[in-house]
Amino acid sequence: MARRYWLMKCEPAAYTIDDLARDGETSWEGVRNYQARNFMRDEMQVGDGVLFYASNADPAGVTGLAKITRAGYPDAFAWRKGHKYFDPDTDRNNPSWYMVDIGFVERFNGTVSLETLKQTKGLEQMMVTRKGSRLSVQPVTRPEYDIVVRLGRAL
DNA sequence: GCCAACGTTGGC
DNA sequence: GCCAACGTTGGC
Repeated sequence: MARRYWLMKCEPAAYTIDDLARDGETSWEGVRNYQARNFMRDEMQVGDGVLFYASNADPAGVTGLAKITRAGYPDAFAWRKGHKYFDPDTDRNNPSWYMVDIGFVERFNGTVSLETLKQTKGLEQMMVTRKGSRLSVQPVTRPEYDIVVRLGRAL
């Protein structure tokens, strides 16, 4: 399958591109939305490109690049009682939730802000630029990915 | 911290 | 299966 591209959101209070640069690789557990789950479980492949997006940040926007280093596998945190990602309803034999691993690729010299994304020609269709788009894992097209990379490297 | 937009839940 | 109530997300 051809390489695909994604945008993944995270609040800086939880994890940043600097954390990923330090760690090299991290697991992406805790996604509790079915649409996002489906992307991780069914569509993400090792090598896919990721725009790392800081939400609830000042400014919010893309702070760097990552890549998928492990395709979808069951999110075991859902079975860890007392953990914030614990989900009493998920069955061990039929996991509700999936996660992936991502690896560090590149840290931008700043943030490609949501404002910039909204104003950039060619990104009008990007989910994240649409009002009320809360999905934390979103597909991105190759041209959109390339445009954002160019913007990020120009910072 | 506010609040609009959205997804999920649950009563009927 | 509808839809109101509720909880969460996320920009500002």
